Amino acid sequence: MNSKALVAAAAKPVILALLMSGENYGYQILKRVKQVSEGTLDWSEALLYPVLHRLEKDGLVVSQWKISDGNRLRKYYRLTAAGKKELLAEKENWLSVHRALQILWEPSVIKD
Amino acid sequence: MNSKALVAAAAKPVILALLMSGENYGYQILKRVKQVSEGTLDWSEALLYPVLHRLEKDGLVVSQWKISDGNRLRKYYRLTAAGKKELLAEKENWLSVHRALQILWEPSVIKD
DNA sequence: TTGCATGCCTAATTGCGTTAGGTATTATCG
DNA sequence: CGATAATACCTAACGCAATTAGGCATGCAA
Repeated sequence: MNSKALVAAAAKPVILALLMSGENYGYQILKRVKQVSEGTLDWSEALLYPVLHRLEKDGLVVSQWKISDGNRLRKYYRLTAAGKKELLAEKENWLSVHRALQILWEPSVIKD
Repeated sequence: MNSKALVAAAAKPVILALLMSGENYGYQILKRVKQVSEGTLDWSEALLYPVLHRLEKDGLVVSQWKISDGNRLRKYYRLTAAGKKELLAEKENWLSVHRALQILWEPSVIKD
């Protein structure tokens, strides 16, 4: 999937929504997003990490280093209350645009 | 609606989809978009015109000056064959992301 | 021991939305 | 008649953020 703007628009809501089902870390988020989108969203790490840092700076997520699987060092992110609230707002924004697109996609739009 | 990235992602598919129902000019496009989105998408002219110019440069639309309503000078845009093709691609991209979001929005996602 | 997967990160470039203007004509209202 | 809003087009400068292109470290398989 090529559209740069769409990737940008999807990043925040996708990450927030994904973290809704529990804390997660960067590398795993990349794989989950690719899986859930059936390969459509195949983010680079250089896309994801700055977004995560920005979300944290904005107080929407918090991070915590943990050692899992014996000895793997990972930085886990989880949603804050503000993050959950923001997720709802993002969802509404997305759905508003989606509704508009659905109307325009209908072949028989009566003009005026 | 505030999200800059979402505005950017919506602009191209919205304009192409809108032109699918016939040629149109900038100022009217602004009003149609606002109307169809129920005020959610309230674009500035400074957003729209550069996008239209870009679409034309990319061969997705062509423009033509016309005098309508007696004496109003307007620049009408209409889709090219490439534009119609691009619209379908944009639509597929959007729907792919939408499907992924829908999955993530479901409250009970079984992790792995 | 060479490569691939896992796991994190950042700097420079570039594209583009926003802010903030500009110009010109026509319609409306006091 | 004069002012203001609506119609209709446009661009320059700023700033944010995705992409390109790297870097570093560990573990495992061929």
